Amino acid sequence: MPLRQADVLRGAMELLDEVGLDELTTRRLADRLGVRVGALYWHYPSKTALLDALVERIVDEMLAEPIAEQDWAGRLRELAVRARSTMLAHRDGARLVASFSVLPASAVAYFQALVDSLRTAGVPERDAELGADLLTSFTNGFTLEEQARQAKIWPRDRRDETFLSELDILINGIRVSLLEK
Amino acid sequence: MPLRQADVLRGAMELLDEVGLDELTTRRLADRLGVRVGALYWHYPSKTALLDALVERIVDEMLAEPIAEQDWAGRLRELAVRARSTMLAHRDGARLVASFSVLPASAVAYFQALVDSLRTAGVPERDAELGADLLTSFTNGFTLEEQARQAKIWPRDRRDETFLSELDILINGIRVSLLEK
DNA sequence: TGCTCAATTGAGCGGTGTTCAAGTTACTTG
DNA sequence: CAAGTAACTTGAACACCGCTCAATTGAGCA
Repeated sequence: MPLRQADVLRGAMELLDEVGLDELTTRRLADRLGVRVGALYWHYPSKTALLDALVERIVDEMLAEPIAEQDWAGRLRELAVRARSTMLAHRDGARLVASFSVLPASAVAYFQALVDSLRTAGVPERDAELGADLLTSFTNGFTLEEQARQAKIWPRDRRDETFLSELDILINGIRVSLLEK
Repeated sequence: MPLRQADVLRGAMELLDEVGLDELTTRRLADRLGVRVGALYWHYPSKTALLDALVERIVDEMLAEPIAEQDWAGRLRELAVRARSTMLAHRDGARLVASFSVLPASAVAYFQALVDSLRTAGVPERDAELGADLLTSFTNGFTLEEQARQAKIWPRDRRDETFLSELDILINGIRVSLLEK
């Protein structure tokens, strides 16, 4: 039974979680799949394309379950918390997500969910995009640094607490700047 | 006249700005310095150490000139704007800065400048650290994404405008969450 | 059975960071 | 100034990287 593209993707994801992004090499992946390197290139045109597929799958997980009904602030909070925890669920997840070379469709959907949360609260389009971008930049920046260095210093619950505190400050900013003006 | 460590660092910085992080290889750097690769390893124990030195020098630039006297919000804004523009001033600057493996002393000083700005406005230590971390995460996340992808799409002045708008939202959050409580 | 074509192999290309014994250059000291 | 030492560089290699491609295999269908 020959290899399928999905097998390669699954193997790459498992390998990523085991050894991290720097050790995720084509040779190691081929070994794990019981195949020679060349075979990988029948399924994906390049390692970059394979990594992009990994990013897409990871970002997919952020919207895997429906967002609970709640006010705009709760939705934004939930979306940010999910983005962070999804990236943390995979070794070097944040660095990988930040490195995509083709914008994944799932990332567009995620961003749109942020924008929609603000739009339905009465925020004009342009402002909603600003808020969504602000939230995304913060979440990615925070998680990237956290996963690269802080995770070795502080326990998870302490980092959760810090993230939520900073997230609330940011959401308060959105409230006074975009909602109550 | 032999090579000095400072020559290697300067050459690396110039090469970075010319070809970018991915093409900054030990062999190219050696060529540019008129030397063989092995010689580099007398001055720096590894490429990682050299990159760390580059990060330190870049972050240094953020505090090269004194911060103008102004209120806490103005100081925070100025510090964030400087961090971004300093990273943008070097090819792949944000990615490089985000990749350090040894925390540079200059980064500690920068973070402390943020904390101090809030402390002198009456914010308690722990809250000031939260605010400083929030601002750093946002600035790094924003600039990383900007330099990796947005710079090819939007002109600089448009991106400046977006950054300043989002920065103000964030600072308003700090105001209502940490100053007016 | 023969054919087709998706899938894989094996070998190799040019590139990477790194090592180190051997050599050279520059500077200090007698 | 000569000798010796310390600073620095070389040249050649090592193990690894992503990637290519002609040749080969093997499974499913006519």
